[in-house]
Amino acid sequence: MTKSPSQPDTPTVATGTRERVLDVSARIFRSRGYADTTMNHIAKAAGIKSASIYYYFKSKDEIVEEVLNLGTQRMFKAVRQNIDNLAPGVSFRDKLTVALRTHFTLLHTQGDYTAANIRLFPEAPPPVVKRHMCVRRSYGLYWQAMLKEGQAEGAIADTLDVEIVQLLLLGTLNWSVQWYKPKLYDLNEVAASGISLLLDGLIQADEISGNPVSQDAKDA
Amino acid sequence: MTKSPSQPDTPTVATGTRERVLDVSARIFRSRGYADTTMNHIAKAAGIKSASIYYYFKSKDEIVEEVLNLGTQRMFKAVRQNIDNLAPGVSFRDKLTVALRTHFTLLHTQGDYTAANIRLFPEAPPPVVKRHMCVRRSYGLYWQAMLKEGQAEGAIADTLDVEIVQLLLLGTLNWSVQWYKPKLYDLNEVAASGISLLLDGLIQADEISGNPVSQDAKDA
DNA sequence: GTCGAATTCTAACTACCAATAGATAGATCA
DNA sequence: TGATCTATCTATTGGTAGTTAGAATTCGAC
Repeated sequence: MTKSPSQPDTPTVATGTRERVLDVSARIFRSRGYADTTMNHIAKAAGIKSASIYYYFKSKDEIVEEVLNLGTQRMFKAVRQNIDNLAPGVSFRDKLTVALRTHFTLLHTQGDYTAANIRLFPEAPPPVVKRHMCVRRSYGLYWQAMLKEGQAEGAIADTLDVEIVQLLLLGTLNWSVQWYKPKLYDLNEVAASGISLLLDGLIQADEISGNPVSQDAKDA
Repeated sequence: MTKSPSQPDTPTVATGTRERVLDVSARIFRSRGYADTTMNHIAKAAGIKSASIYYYFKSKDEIVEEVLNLGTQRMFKAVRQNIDNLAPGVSFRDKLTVALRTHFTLLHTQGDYTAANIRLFPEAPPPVVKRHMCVRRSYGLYWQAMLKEGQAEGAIADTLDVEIVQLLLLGTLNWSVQWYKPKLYDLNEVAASGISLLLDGLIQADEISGNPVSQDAKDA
């Protein structure tokens, strides 16, 4: 009674309802957050009564956890795929550019799971987040491995802690879900600005009136 | 009975209780978020009963709003103060460095209001956030004015949209409240890495094996 | 057509939360 | 000394949330 028998771990055709509940949950969680999303909101949007949701999910938290996991997994898959499709000799710089752009674009265009994931992460109950962490960690480690490649090539300073850099990089992009509105800004302009900022920095290198390099930039 | 007569709009000396309620609220909101913080949590931490809170605040949302406003105002004040204290001829680069470092440091060391502000912003009820927006906007405009100075000096590209840059810059720092843990990372290292990343970029400029500049970095 | 499983519903329960009402003890003041 | 004010309490209200139990319905297979 708890689980439909013909259900492998990859989402199959099977039950349209379960997937529909997940989809509307992601959409509502994305805009209302965890606490302000009720089972009734989800049920109404899915066209059923709230009690019926318990036929597919044990609890509200089980839905949240699945939305969280799907969000990270889809992001991971898309980034890895775009990286793997690159030509063999491509520069580290271009590789990183593709990774950043994929992550950013997916946040704002591809369904609600990725954006919901960003919003739910700090709001979801600690036990749920704790279980979700292993999925997140593998995505983070993928980025850190990429950054280490860059260090090996000499493209980025090998004095940097790749974990901190990874958190800073993705943080810049992730935070955009809090302010980016399609009506107000152009997605490509924001993406280009963000990537340019992260790769080359805000300060123009070819400056004439020289100031001595401050101590902040050169001791890490 | 609804309002104490001797209470002007600026918080007077009077009760230490009101301030204590605000302080513990900031602390609890910071860690539990908006919805999972109850009046009982706050009351217990303040050493009173939950009903007593209503002697000082009309509602839970009034507390949230004040915590939000105080968070932004303290941040604004500290940044402006540190900027104003700089020597007159200091370079734009160093100015920006001070601003970034002040913002980042305050997030993680100075009380709970600034960090709570970051967390509450997406979680608080829309009417509260809407009222808080005017305080936030003035802080954002302050940064944008500073960035425009940098453009006038030629320190940063004048093709950039200062609003987008401001959101990206502060976003990188603000996001750190989600992952920075004093036990795990060194505050100064993280600050230095973040500032270096934002000012000079991740990719090392003095590279030998030249790759052609990708189109992403140079069209914004 | 009937049977049984899959699916959805109705109705209720429990728990908890924000907010209110009204009382009380001590301080201040006239 | 009596009256008012301050600051807190106890007790309660109204509402809503997640969840459960069990009845009703749909639907594919025989």
